[in-house]
Amino acid sequence: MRPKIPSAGNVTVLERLRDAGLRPTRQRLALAKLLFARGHRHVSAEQLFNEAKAQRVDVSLATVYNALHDFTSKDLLREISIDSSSSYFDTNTGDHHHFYFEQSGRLEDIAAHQVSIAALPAPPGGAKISRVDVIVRLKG
Amino acid sequence: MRPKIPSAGNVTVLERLRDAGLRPTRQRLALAKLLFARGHRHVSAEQLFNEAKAQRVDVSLATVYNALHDFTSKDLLREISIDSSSSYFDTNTGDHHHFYFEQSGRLEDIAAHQVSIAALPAPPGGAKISRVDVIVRLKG
DNA sequence: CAAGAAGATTAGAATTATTCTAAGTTGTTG
DNA sequence: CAACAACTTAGAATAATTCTAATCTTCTTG
Ligand SMILES: [Mn+2]
Ligand SMILES: [Mn+2]
Ligand SMILES: [Zn+2]
Ligand SMILES: [Zn+2]
Repeated sequence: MRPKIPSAGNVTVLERLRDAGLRPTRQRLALAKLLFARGHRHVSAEQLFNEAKAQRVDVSLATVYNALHDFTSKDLLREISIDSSSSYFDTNTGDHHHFYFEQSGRLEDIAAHQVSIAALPAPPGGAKISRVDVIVRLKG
Repeated sequence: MRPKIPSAGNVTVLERLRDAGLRPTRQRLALAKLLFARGHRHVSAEQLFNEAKAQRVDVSLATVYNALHDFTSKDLLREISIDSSSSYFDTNTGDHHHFYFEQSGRLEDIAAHQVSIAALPAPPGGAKISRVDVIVRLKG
C-alpha cells in the first residue's frame, strides 16, 4: 500500500518531519503533504480533516489535532486565534501579518515588509516580545 | 430591594443603556456597573459572571452572555478573540491596541497614538477596513 | 393607572471545538 | 529481530457558548 522507499513527492516532507524530530508516520506524512504541498495556507483542524477524508487518507480527528499541535510546537506551523469559533493553523511561520475577511472567515497574508510599525511602547515590566500580530479586519 | 428611583451611581449607567436603545433592566444595570464603574477592563463572560455572584447580583450565565453581546452590538463593548479558549470583552471601544501576556492571558491597552503603522497595503478586492488590531504578544 | 405587546431573563438542554483516556500499533535503534 | 518509545485512535469527557421555551419585566398607549 505504501512504499518502503518514499516516492519523490514525499521526500521533502519526510525530511522536514525528521529534521523537526517528528516520526514520519503515514498519517503525519499525508497531513504534511496536504499542508505543505503548494503555497501557504490557513486551515482549521476540521478543514484538514475533511481534505484528508476526501483524499481517502484514513486518519482520525484526534490525530489531526495531535499533528497540528505537534507541527506547531516544532515551528512547522503557527496557530492563529482570530475567530473565537475555531483556530487556524498557518503554514507560513515567517514574520508576516494578515487580512481577515470578516464575512467569510478567510485569512490572507500580508508580507512583513509591507507593514511598518514605526513606534511601539516598551513592554511593561521588562517583558520580552514574542511576536507582534497585525490583523487588518475587512468588512463586506 | 432595589430602588424605584435609581441611586446616584446608577444614573450614568442607566442613561448609557437607554441611549443605546437597551432596556435598563436590573441585570443589565448591575452588569454595566461592574463593567463600566471604573477604568477600562478586559473581561470574559465567566469572569463577569463570577464578579456578579460575588456581589450577590442574581443573574444567570445566559444573561451575562446576552448582555455582553447586546452591549457589543451597541458599541458599548468590543469583543476580542486572542486566546482560542475564550473571548474577552473590552470596555474600551476607542481606537487602541493590546499587549497580551501569554502566560497569564491578561490584556493591557496600548493607546492608539503610541503605535504608528506607517504603511499598509491596500485591501484586496477593494474591501473596506473595519479595524486594524495590533497585538503585541509578551512571553514570560 | 390598566392592559397588552415587545423585550428580557432563565434553567436546563444542546451544540461544538477541542482534549483526554487507555488500549493497540508502528517506527527506531541496537 | 527485540524492546521501547512514540504514535494513533475510538469514544468519552470537557468547556465555552448558544438555544429553547416558559416565565417575567418594561414600556407604551388609552
Ligand atoms: Mn490549541
Ligand atoms: Mn460571540
Ligand atoms: Zn499567514
Ligand atoms: Zn483594550
